[in-house]
Amino acid sequence: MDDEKETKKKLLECAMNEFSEKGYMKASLRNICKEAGVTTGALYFFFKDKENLFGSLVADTLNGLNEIIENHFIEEAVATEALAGGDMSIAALAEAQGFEDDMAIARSVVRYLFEHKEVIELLLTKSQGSCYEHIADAMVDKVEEHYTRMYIAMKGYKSKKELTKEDKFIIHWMSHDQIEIFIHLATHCKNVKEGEKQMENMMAYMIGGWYGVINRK
Amino acid sequence: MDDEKETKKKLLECAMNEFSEKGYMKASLRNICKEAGVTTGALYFFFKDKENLFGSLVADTLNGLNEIIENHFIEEAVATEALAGGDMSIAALAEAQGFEDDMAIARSVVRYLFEHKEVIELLLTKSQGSCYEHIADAMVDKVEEHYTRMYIAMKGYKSKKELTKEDKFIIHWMSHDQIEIFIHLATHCKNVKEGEKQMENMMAYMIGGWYGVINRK
Amino acid sequence: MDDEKETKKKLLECAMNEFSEKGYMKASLRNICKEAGVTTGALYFFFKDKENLFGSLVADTLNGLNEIIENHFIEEAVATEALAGGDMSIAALAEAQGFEDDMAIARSVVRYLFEHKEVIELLLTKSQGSCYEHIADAMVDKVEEHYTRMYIAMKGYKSKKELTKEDKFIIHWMSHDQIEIFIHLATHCKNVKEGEKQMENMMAYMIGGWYGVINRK
Amino acid sequence: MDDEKETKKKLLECAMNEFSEKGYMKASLRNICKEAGVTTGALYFFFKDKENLFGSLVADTLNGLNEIIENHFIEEAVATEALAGGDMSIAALAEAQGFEDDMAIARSVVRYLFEHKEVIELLLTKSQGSCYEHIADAMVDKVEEHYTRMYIAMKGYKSKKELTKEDKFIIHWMSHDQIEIFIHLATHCKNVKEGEKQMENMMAYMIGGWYGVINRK
DNA sequence: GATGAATGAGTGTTCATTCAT
DNA sequence: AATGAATGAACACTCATTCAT
Repeated sequence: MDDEKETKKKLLECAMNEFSEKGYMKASLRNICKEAGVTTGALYFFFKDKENLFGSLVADTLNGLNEIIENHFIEEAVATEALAGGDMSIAALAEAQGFEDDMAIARSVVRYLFEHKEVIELLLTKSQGSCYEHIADAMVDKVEEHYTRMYIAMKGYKSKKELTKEDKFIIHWMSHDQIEIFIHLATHCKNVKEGEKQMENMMAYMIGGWYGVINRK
Repeated sequence: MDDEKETKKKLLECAMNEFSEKGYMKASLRNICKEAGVTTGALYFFFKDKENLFGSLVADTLNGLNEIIENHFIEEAVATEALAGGDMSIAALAEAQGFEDDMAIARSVVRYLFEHKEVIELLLTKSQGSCYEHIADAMVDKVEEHYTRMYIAMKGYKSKKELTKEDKFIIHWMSHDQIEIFIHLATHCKNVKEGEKQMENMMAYMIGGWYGVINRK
Repeated sequence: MDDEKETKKKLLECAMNEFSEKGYMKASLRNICKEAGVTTGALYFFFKDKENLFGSLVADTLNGLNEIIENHFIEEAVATEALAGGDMSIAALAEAQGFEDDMAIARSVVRYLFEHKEVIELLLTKSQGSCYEHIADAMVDKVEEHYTRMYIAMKGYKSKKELTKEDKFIIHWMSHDQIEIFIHLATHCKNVKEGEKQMENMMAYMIGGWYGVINRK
Repeated sequence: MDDEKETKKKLLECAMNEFSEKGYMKASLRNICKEAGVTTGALYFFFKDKENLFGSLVADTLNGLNEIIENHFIEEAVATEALAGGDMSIAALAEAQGFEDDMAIARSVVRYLFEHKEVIELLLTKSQGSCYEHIADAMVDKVEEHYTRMYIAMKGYKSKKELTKEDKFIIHWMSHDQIEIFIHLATHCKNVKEGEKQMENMMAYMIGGWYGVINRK
């Protein structure tokens, strides 16, 4: 399982470099092979095509990420079920939400991001032109489901049906922004430690934003 | 006399379509010309090269946008100079900040976005590979200057020197997010009216976020 | 006659620069027009095509040069009729040949070259691709006629028929080299004065060469 | 096993024809491929670009030529070290210089030229626009070093410092002319035998020229 | 006299991909 | 498991030239 062939390994390594440098579209298979010291035929023995090569680089990490995101936000959703929104101060809200617990979870997400930093960056910022170019959107969708439940809970709605068009719009935005936060951390912090520290401010921003929205008259 | 020649017009029109469909990199000049019913030579009579063709599509709008952004955020900065951050409720803060006035300005930005919706989308989501690919970052930088001043005022700092690494990081994020808000509005709302309405929630989110950050202990 | 139209003048001037910089083939009419501040149509009003434009630049000078060369070498031929080759020292030969007179004529050629230096260089070193690319060969042919007579005289032949294949070959070479001398002077000396001075050594070389050939056993 | 693949061979062959016919600049890669019966991609499999294709045609021959020229002129320089110039007759000089020995060497140069006649012609008369366009000049420079030493010896100078501007000019010319002699032989004789025969007259011319210069008062 | 517009064929070069061996 | 060879379509771009106005 871990005895991946030498050549395949080298190819993946060089593909990583090429895609990271130039992005999916501008990356040249010819170049990857040259760098790896093999011919294009070898590449096509291991990988179906350009897309598949890119996929081989990111698939595992992407799956892991999807799992984590789902788990994270399921837990968060559950945790916040409790707090129907009132007019509390941010400090109070943070407490009510079990901020400390939540942070622990978010930290585990961030930790994952940095464990796979290179691939995550590839996936989120260098995939334009591949079938992964809208992957962030897919993640947004996943987050959105859970945020919808959370939003309903905080608004004190009885059912999904009470959601207005405006509710849905802002939920989508906040889901989108949650993903943007992760992307931003992964691309702007140089290691986990920094990532975790900066994340705290980012989460404060996000939570503040949520209550800004929830408490709007 | 008609200001722009038939052919040039047609060329710009077809270029708009091609770039919007495929993005800058994948767009084919050959294709644009074929669609416009002229030879490539004709295109090169009107435009220096691919970049210049793209530029002709977006330059005016971009300039206008830059102006508006600068004006918008200068005014906002001035408006908020007054309110050194305390521990107020969001409602109180919104009032203190002159939320209503600010909205008026933001609305004018949004109105501009929708007046040039097509081009704005082109510029912000289809320019990869052209010299405009980092245009959003450039706009972030502009916003960041003003947000830095605003942050200092709200934090009650005496000078820029008091800004920690974490302060700078979150300021950059919030600047980035402001631009994201505009992009999101331009790409997710179908007209000005909807844009202006959704913007109000987005601004509530943003202001909430700011105070979430400012009031963190 | 001298009131050549402004535009035509400007065009010729810019063509001169372009051809001199890039040579005939790489020169771009588009570029010439741009530099002259007119459109290609204007160029085609004055000149039939690229070749004709180049021709307009060099025709007069070329005619003058042809005249001079003919005259020069007719006179030289006549002057040397007298000296059937013996086994004299170079000094003696120079005298016998009326070296001083000859120099005077050659000087007038060189003077002409430098009066039209720019065009001469254009013609002799930048015309590849045009119909003038073998112009030097044409000049060689002219010189060759006269050198043939001179050679016959010096060898003491009774008629052209005595010329062997080897005689003809070396005559052709020496004619070729005479032209090369002029090209070399025109391209390596910065003004008439230097040209005339260096020419003296060159002629000594040439005359020495002739006698090297003539006196070979 | 056959050392060079069919296609590559064919490509080189057709390239040879195209370059010889039209010169480097006007030669069309498309045409070469069409003639060879392959697609442009095939050409680019074997050759990096147009220049490299041309280079593949001439590189070996050029290296060989450079070697020969260096060897030839080193030997010649050594051979003439002995004869500080007096006022001898050409016949005497030729003897003193060991004319016969020298001829043997020159003959070997000429033999090389004819062994690679086609390529030599390509290199010296069809390379304009490629990186080889000034190759003759480079060869002149090499010859010039040796001729400078020879000139100093014949003039009886003690050091390089005694060389005047005029000395340098004529040395450069004579170096240039030596190369011209080779070009002329390669382009005007149809085989080695003729080349070697004509070369003898050419060398007589050259040596005569040298003494014409050296013995000038 | 000159413009502005347009042609159409051409350039060298790059690409992902295929396949017999 | 991998090579070496080749395809064929595409690319952005440049050129000399033409012609109605």
